Amino acid sequence: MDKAASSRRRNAPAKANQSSARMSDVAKIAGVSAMTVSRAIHDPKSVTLETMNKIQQAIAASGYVPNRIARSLASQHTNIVGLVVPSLRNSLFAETIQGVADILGSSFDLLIADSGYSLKGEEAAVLAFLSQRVCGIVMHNTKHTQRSRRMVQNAGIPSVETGNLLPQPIDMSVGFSNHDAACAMTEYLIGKGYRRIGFVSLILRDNDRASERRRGYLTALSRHRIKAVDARMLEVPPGLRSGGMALVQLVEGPGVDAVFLTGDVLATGALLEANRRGWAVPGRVAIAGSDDSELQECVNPPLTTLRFPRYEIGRRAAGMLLDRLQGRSQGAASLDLGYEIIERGSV
Amino acid sequence: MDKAASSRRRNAPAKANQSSARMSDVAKIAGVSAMTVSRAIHDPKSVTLETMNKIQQAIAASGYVPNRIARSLASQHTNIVGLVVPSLRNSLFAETIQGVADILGSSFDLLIADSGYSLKGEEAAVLAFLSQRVCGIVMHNTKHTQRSRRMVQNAGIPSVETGNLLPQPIDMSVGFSNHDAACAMTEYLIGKGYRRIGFVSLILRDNDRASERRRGYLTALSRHRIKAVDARMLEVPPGLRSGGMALVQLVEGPGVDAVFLTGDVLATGALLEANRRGWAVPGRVAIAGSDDSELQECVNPPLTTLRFPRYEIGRRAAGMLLDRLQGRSQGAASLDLGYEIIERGSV
DNA sequence: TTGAAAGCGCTACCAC
DNA sequence: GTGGTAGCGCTTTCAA
Repeated sequence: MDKAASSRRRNAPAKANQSSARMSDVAKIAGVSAMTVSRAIHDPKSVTLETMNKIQQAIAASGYVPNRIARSLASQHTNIVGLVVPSLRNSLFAETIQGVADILGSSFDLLIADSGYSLKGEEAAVLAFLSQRVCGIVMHNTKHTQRSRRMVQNAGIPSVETGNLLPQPIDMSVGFSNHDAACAMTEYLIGKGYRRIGFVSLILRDNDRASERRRGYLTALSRHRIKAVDARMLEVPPGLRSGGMALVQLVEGPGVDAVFLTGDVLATGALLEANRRGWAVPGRVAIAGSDDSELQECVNPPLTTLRFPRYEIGRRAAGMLLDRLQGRSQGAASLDLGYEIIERGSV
Repeated sequence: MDKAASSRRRNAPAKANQSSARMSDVAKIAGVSAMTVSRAIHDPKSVTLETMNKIQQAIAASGYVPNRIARSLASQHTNIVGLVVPSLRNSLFAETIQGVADILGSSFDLLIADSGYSLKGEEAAVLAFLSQRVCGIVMHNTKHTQRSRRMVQNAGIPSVETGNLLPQPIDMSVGFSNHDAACAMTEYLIGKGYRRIGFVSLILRDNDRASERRRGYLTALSRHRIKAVDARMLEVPPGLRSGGMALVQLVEGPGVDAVFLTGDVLATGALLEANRRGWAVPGRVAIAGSDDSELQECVNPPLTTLRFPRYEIGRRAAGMLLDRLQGRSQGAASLDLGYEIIERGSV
């Protein structure tokens, strides 16, 4: 065992915690000062080749792992980005998470928390992030508690809200208009001749995305002088089966000729249920979904859906954050990445 | 603006970064020492009610957000757990991630990195985590570079490997035997009378899970004196379509009476492709999958699959970590959470 | 190119 | 129950 790693730690705890060598240990081995080691690590060309070699050997010999905690405290900034999502197991958010992670790469670490779809949960995550002194924050939500907003603003760090685009972001935002997208899809259905159009979404409470989509649906109806019928609008829990049940309820209850199911895999569940019952799609009922994925394309008939650039949203969000952190941009910015209607066979 | 928050910061940067008050600011406002503020925050009952009230007011007045960086440096431990997964957008790993997050709750923060399915990627993540001085590590993988293993061992922190159970974990492990599960499913197919059984998995290279499953398939065949046929074993990329193509290749090529597709949504893709072609399942071909989810249950016919307790694995992994961190347990431990064969209509 | 000194904001430790 | 002192391991700043 190398002596540099063993002859230290003023108050070595009883447990056999072989915590790593410190920078000063490396310096001692290399015969230089700690400052020089620091420079060698963070600005290699500020050090002679010879010094560099000695230091690299010393690092290898001692198994030194730089201590970012100390670095952060001394330099007064971290390389940690905080990300809050409503849920970690939802594949839609997962796309965005991956987008963020891919852009942050190896130069930033990613602290992730889920809000459990609650504003209070988001607030708790934000507080934890600020406590860790993250250098930037991404929130997959544009609705927040007042305290969350205030904390993020006062923290003096860049933030990006993703998802439903709102007029007054805290700082930067990337996303699309759920209202416009849902309105467009509803008008698409109307254009195809459907008039008795059902609308299914997740529970609206605390869910700005679902609320906005319902609003878009209503906008489209009203534009075309179609009366909104309460019985044709459902709020349901997430899940395939849930979508299937909603479809059956709308078809066998109020009677609809088309259903637009937004959120999660509701539409896919509806289509699979129609398959199971032998209902012609379209014919007995047309089905439109949102949140396109490979699955929507592989079912029979393939689903007509809205597509949102979720992965790209993550990438752009992280990109905007980095631009600010690295001084390539300043000030607020809002980016609308839009939506697409993917026309397939279910309408 | 409160003066405590404005009359400080020796070298205030030019940019309008309103970084937060320090503990000593709070102490000054409350008329106590910094130590007392520290105690009030972390051990409320060690302080009189009166002192507590003054401090809470001071915190509110100054907008103080505790600095965990400083706390970590001084106390020599963090409340950050590191988690490496092969991918963030894969819903299977997402289950485990959510399980970990749910157990860590609000007392620990979660640093997440994806390895991009590469051992070198995992190594980079591990190094970053150790640099952040995480207090524990969870790795969704049981195959590592030698350097990864060594670093984790030397870090002197608890670690949990999840997924494919191996005889020599670094520290603790939770998961199941991919070999046994795949072997059991193959024997199940054999028991149903199938003899020309195809096997489809993701690319084996660097993927211990896929390799182990292939090995399990071969074990089952050999136990029943069935000759393994290379042409019946496929390695394919992930994805629904990929599964569909594999099915077609095996049915129209070497000719099989059953196919066992392991990994991701391969089996679902195969079933949907069979639907599209009007192939009877079973009949023309039986299909067995792995990684059960609601989707497998909603397709037609519902898929017979292996089920792994992925969410529970995350919970138990985090639980074991916490038990160690909070002194409720010591030493290595390995937990086999097993698998289930879910019998449905596709075999 | 290198080094010495002085903190970063907090907690461990000991005294009161 | 409370406070003073001395660091935690690094970087900033300035001097050599």
